[in-house]
Formats: sequence, structure tokens, C-alpha cells
Amino acid sequence: MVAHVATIDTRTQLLDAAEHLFAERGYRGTSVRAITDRAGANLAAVAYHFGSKAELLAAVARRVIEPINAAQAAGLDRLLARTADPAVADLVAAFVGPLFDEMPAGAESGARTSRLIVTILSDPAEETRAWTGPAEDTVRDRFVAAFRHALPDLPAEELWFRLRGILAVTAVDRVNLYNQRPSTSGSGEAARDWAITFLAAAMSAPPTGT
Amino acid sequence: MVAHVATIDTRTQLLDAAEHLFAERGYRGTSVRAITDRAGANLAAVAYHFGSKAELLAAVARRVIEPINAAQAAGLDRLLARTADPAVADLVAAFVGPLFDEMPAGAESGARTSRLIVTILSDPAEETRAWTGPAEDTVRDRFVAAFRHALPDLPAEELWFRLRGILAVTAVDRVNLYNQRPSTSGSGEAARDWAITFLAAAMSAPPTGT
DNA sequence: GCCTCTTTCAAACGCTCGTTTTAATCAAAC
DNA sequence: GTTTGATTAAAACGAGCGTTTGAAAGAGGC
Repeated sequence: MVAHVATIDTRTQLLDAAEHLFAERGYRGTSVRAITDRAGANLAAVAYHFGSKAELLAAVARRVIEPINAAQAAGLDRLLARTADPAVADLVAAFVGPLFDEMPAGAESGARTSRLIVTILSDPAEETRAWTGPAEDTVRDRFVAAFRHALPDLPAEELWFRLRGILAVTAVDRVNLYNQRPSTSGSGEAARDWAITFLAAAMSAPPTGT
Repeated sequence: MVAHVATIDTRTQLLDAAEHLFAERGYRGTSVRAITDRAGANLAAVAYHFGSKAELLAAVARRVIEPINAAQAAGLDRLLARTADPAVADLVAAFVGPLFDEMPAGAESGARTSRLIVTILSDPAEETRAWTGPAEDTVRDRFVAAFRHALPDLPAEELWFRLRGILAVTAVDRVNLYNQRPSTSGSGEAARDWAITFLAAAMSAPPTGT
């Protein structure tokens, strides 16, 4: 029970290895053997510590998403403490920023985080669903309400479309469409700012006319 | 050599089945046996007609993408014939429209098309890369040039970011982030119009300041 | 009727996968 | 020093995978 180790926990090393490999090759594309090799652990360690590969994925997802949700909630709190009517651009920044910035322990860069999320979520395997908890839903619903308040003329369906657009753009560096390199160059900070510019304008567009 | 069949070509049925299943379950998630079962063909038919599963994927991708590229090119031609300085919104519509509208023979709806494309492109398997041809590159480069002309103040890197944003949003109904249903409801026409509104505003945003 | 070329078929091959099993190892408790 | 409980280790299991094989079936040319 007590931490009686000089080296890092096998469990943690499995989480780190799995996070890296899932982000890079997807859930189906990553074998348990690849994970345990990278972690320097035995093949059976995944079953022992997590029960199954699917449960390891759930543990990885939870570890990645938790700090993002906390940061999003904190950002929204900060915004609402300042004014009851936040601007659309500020809401976008509060929602998108953590997706670029947050960096779970053991990972190397924030960009990898969103890549992992989309890799997980765009995987059609059943195991990669059903991981969101009440915390995620709460944060999302609060943002929905805030956007609805800031954009009273936008029909609910179109608002949902736009919210999914936000997530899609945030994950843009994962989907290297048209054989583009994932991220053109340099800092992820620039990408975050570009995304906020891009999405704030998109969210502020007037509703699509009939 | 000659078409001497009353029923549909086995080859075509394999393409139809593969297109459906790749879109639904991804490349890795679809077995050759599932494809041949759905096509009513023998397991060995894929190897006989296409050589391998990967080459079948390439054939599916080509068949899906070709009409889209043709429609994009035609739309851009139409636009440039009317004016030498097309509006950003018109460029967006010409680029995005075909991704929603085009429907390859045998498929059931246009929405599936973009779903397939993203499923293919977001798959980290090596087989799902390297399928774009010179036609795709030509169309893309023409749109890049047109956007660059319409947005002369936008730095090249940020333009590339935004172009990838267009593709990401177009594919938004594939990635059901946050356990959202793929497409909220009803017509894909509404989604196309919403996307054009959303993306035209996003593309027209001023460059991100330093 | 026979020949030739294309297409279909059932069966098997070799491989990798996630998981399970059983034994060995280890640090602390007593 | 022995016992205990948690962890690691090596090996094997059965299932599913993409692909290959070699023979059967089919269709037109002569």
C-alpha cells in the first residue's frame, strides 16, 4: 500500500506508455504487448493492474480529461465572477484554452492531449465510448447554458452544431487531412490563439437564415 | 472483359460493402470476412480482385473522393468565371458543399461520405495514408491560392491552420465527441448550411494579433 | 465437344491478439 | 526465520486476422 519504491510505479508506467501509444497509434492499433514493452513491464501486468486493455484505456482517459475539465470549470467560474454576460470570445477561450494547455503528468506536451482525445473518440470500437462522467457533463452543460445566454437568437440545433465544431477544430492537428503534417510548425501557443480567433468568429456568426 | 452479368459485379459489391463497413467501423475494425459476407462473396474475392485489404481501401477511397474533387473544381471554376475576386463565403461554399452533397454510387447518403473520409484519415494505420493523387493536390492548391488572394493579410501558417479547420468541421458529424449523437437530427442540408455559415465567419476573421 | 481464360470456392496457413494460468519473487509483519 | 500478501514472471490458450493454395465452376471461341 505504501509507496516503497525508488523507481516509478509499474502502474504509472503502464499509464504513461498506454497514453503515448494510444495517442500515436489508436486503441486498436496498440497491442498490450507494445504497452508493456514500452513500460518495461511484463505482459500480464495490464491484466493484473487494470483488469483488461479496455479498462486501461478508461484509466488513461480519466487521467487525461480530469485536469482539462477542472481548468475549463475554473475558467468559466472566473469569467462569470467578472460579469454575468461573458462575451462569446471569452467563452470560447475558456473552453478551448485548457484543451491546448493542460498537460497530464508524464506526458510531454499539451498538443498530445487533444490528439489522444480525438484518437480515442474517433475510434469506432465500443471500448472507446462510455468514459465520460458526471463532471464532464456538468462542465459541458454549463458552457452550453452560457453560450445560449450569449447567443439568444441562435436555434438550439445550430448551437449544438457549432459546439461540435469547436471540438472538431480543437482536434484539428490530430486529423492530418490531405496528407498535411499534423501541426505546421513550432509553438502550440500559436495554434491555441489561432483556434480562439477562428472559433470566436465562427461562434459569433449570425444564425443561418432559412 | 465485357459486362456479361445480370447481377452486379462482385467487384462492385465488394466496394460497396467495404465503403459501408469502413465508414462505420474503421479500417482496422473491419475484417475482410465481414466485407465478403456483406457482399455475398467468397473470402478470397478481396485478394483476387484487389490484391489485398489495403488496396481495397485505396480503391474505395478513390471512388469516394473523385466526384468530390470534380465538384469542388467545377464550383471553383464557376466562381472564378463570374469574378476574379470571389468572396470568402463563396470560396467556403464551393469547397465545403461537395463534401456534404456528393454521393458516390452505391452509398446511401452524402453524410456518410465525409464520415468515411475522416474514418480513413483519422486511422493511424499506415495503410490508410498515401491515397491522394495529383488531382486532389491540384484542387487543394487552387483553393489555397484563391483563399490567399481573398485574405491577403492572413499569414500563410494561420491560413493553413484555418484550412485544416474547415476540414475538421466538415467532418464534425463523424467525431461524436462528448457522447453526442453524430448528427443531431434530420436533413444533411441544414448541416451543410450551418457549416458554411460557421466556416465563412471563421475564415473571414482578422489575423490573430501578436 | 473441347479448350482457354476468368472467376468462385472451401480449406488451410502462419501470425498476432487479449487473456489466463501457475509458479517465482519480494518486502514487510510477526 | 517463517509466514503473508502483493507483485512480477514465463508460458500457454483459444480466437480472429489477412493471405495463400489448389481445385471446381462457368462462359465464350473454335
